[in-house]
Amino acid sequence: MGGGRKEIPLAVVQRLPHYLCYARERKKEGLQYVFSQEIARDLGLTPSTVRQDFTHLKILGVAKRGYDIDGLERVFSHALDMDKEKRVVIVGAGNLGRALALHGNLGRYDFHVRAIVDVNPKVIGDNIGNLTVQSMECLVDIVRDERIDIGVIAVPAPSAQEVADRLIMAGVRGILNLAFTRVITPRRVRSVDGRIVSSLLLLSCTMADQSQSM
Amino acid sequence: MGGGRKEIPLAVVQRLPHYLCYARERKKEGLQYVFSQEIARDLGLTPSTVRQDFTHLKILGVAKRGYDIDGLERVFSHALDMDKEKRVVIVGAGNLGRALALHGNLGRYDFHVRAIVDVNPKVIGDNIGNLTVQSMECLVDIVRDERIDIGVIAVPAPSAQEVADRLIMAGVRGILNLAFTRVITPRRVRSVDGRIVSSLLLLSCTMADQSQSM
DNA sequence: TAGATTGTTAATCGATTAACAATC
DNA sequence: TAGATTGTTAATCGATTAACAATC
Repeated sequence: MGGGRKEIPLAVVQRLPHYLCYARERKKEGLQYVFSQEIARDLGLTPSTVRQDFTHLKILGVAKRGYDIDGLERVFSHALDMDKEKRVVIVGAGNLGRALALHGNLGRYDFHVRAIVDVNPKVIGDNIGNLTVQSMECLVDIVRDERIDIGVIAVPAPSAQEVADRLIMAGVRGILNLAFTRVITPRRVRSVDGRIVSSLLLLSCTMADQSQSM
Repeated sequence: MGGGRKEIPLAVVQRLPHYLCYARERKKEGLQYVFSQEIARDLGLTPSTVRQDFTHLKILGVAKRGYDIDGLERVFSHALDMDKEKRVVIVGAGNLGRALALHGNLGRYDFHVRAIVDVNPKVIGDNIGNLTVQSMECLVDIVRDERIDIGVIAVPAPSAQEVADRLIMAGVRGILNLAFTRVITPRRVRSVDGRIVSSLLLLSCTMADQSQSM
């Protein structure tokens, strides 16, 4: 008696953000239907994979017409739990925290940044968009009062674990760690690393592979 | 007659940055040896996977003593091509670009940020660390003269593809796209997305899974 | 020595791809 | 209708885990 959506394979879930983003792009172009073949080409998959994925998501298309883009967007959003609004606090009002608060486009994906905090007295009180930087001391109250779900770590690496511990204590359910280090969380608090350095390393390493095969 | 390192499975390569980071952490603690079991516990893997990965990397340990941490660091660095210095240009001198240039710790992984450019005349001439923001017009010259390998896109989503095109024209071999959208590159130019929104979506989605199973 | 850990082979698992009948 | 595309089943592929002899 599973929860229904639970059975979607991990590999499919990981492709969901790309599918969603793609559906929105094509929709903006005014398109109404897409073929699995087009999706595959544009996202670097095979048509088989796309159709197989859609089967898991119970998405139905029409032969020779393809898949309804509005429908796709709806299913992807739902599968990604975007129906529920997610409340976010950003820890760290440096460049990274500001970038995310101002240009992160988080609203487009139903993430609501409710507060931004920092330890540095010099930046407390700064206005960032329509938020005011608050003291780190307020974190517990903020998480409780604003019913925060997710904490984003946007502080230098050495403080990352301490921030994570405080977020966990404060009661968040998930952590996005943008610091360039690993943080340890208890099992009940999910944590995802957005480590830019990892991406760069993988990039440079596959670039090397490429030059080898030429 | 393969290039030697080429045969490492993708799954292993993707774990390399984590292994490397972990080795450095333990080294800083003054540790000299680790067991596959410890690594597995701390990185969320099984000891089997760790030992299997090490076999691919031709890493040898000693029964009952474990793996030499200095040796590990050396192998991981080498496998990630960190021997070669990688030259980077950052496009976009907004908060995100600044954050990366100032606090990205890229030097620790042999990435050298040689230049940062922007279209906005207001920020051209700004000093960021020991770099001065240059005009976007200079991109081609910079890539050629500084022998840039990698371009980092740190501009708002709507300009991302245009920036990618200019980087490709200028001759970079790899692109790290930090904009919140997808960019299209020809096959010869590798591209990796650092999309924070994707991470957030996956995080919130697995959080939901968690609450279901409680 | 006894017990623990490695390195590697074999078994399992899951994800991708191929193939094809059903459908438009 | 003929040709193209879907939905799904079966085959392939690759990655993870289990198991165990060799080693310390």
